[in-house]
Amino acid sequence: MKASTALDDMICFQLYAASRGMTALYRPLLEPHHLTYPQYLVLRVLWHDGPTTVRDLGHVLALDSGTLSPLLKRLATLGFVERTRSADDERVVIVHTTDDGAALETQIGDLTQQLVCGTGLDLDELTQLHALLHKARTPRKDLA
Amino acid sequence: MKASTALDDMICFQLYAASRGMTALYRPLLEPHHLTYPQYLVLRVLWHDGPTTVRDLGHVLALDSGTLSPLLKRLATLGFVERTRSADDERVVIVHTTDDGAALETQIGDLTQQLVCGTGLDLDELTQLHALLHKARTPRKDLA
DNA sequence: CCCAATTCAGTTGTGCACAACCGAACCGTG
DNA sequence: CACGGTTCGGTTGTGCACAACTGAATTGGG
Repeated sequence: MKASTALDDMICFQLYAASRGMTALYRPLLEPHHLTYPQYLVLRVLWHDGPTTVRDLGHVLALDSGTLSPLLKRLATLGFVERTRSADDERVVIVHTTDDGAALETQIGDLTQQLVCGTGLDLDELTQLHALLHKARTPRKDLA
Repeated sequence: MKASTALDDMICFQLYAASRGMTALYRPLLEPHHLTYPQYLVLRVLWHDGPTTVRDLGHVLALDSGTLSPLLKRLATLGFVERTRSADDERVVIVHTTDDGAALETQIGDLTQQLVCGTGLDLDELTQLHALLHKARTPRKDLA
């Protein structure tokens, strides 16, 4: 549709468009549960790791408190998570799922099948893509 | 840092994080020109294709008018683009760069070198990544 | 013990994304 | 010409992202 002008920009644009496209694939699957894609990511961390501090959520998801604080407030309003102050350190807020939030894990089930199909890639290609993205993302830590 | 729970989500999260990481690499390079990354993408299209309708910008960038309208207004406020109604069809708005906007193309120069280094990938890997992203993104058209 | 530096979550302000909707301009057919 | 349907750009409302900042809690050095 559009001729390439420079490789770097094509890569970055593809990454940018692919990311939005992927969340667009999730949207209709998450909407019935009133979840957005970033909210779903937070829940995945909580399902996998159990109660987690806001700080650790930020590290795992590479998001800062300016993004997470209102997002967690919305998840709390939905009744999927609760926030409690740590007894050890009053600055720390520990986020944990409610019963409803935990129940979502089984209700949502495996979006895997539907989404892998949505990408049009086979498993080998997905594995390759994963490796490249991981490698591309790793060196960022040195800059942060 | 965090064990994988399912391939699909890791792919989607990697894509999501890599996209944000990439725009973070652009940010300090574009900030001196008061540009954001999406604004830079719009300018690239205009530099490459010349005067373009809002509709065509939306098709090329996969963005709708709800995103482009205010973005173009900000680019116009910065003095980099102007909008004119088409004489043939009064509904159509044609976007074109001003002299300042056109001059930016040479001022910004090649971000290529700096950014390819920022990714930590070599050229082969970038080419491979580009191909996978393109393939993953193509089938979306059927769904839209 | 005291205080300067640091850590932590939260708030504010700006700018995307995107759904839903709007009104003007065009188009086709009768 | 009239009019139903479509196309186009724009607006509104919600929810991320992120920089910059705030203030409370903690920590370490003197």
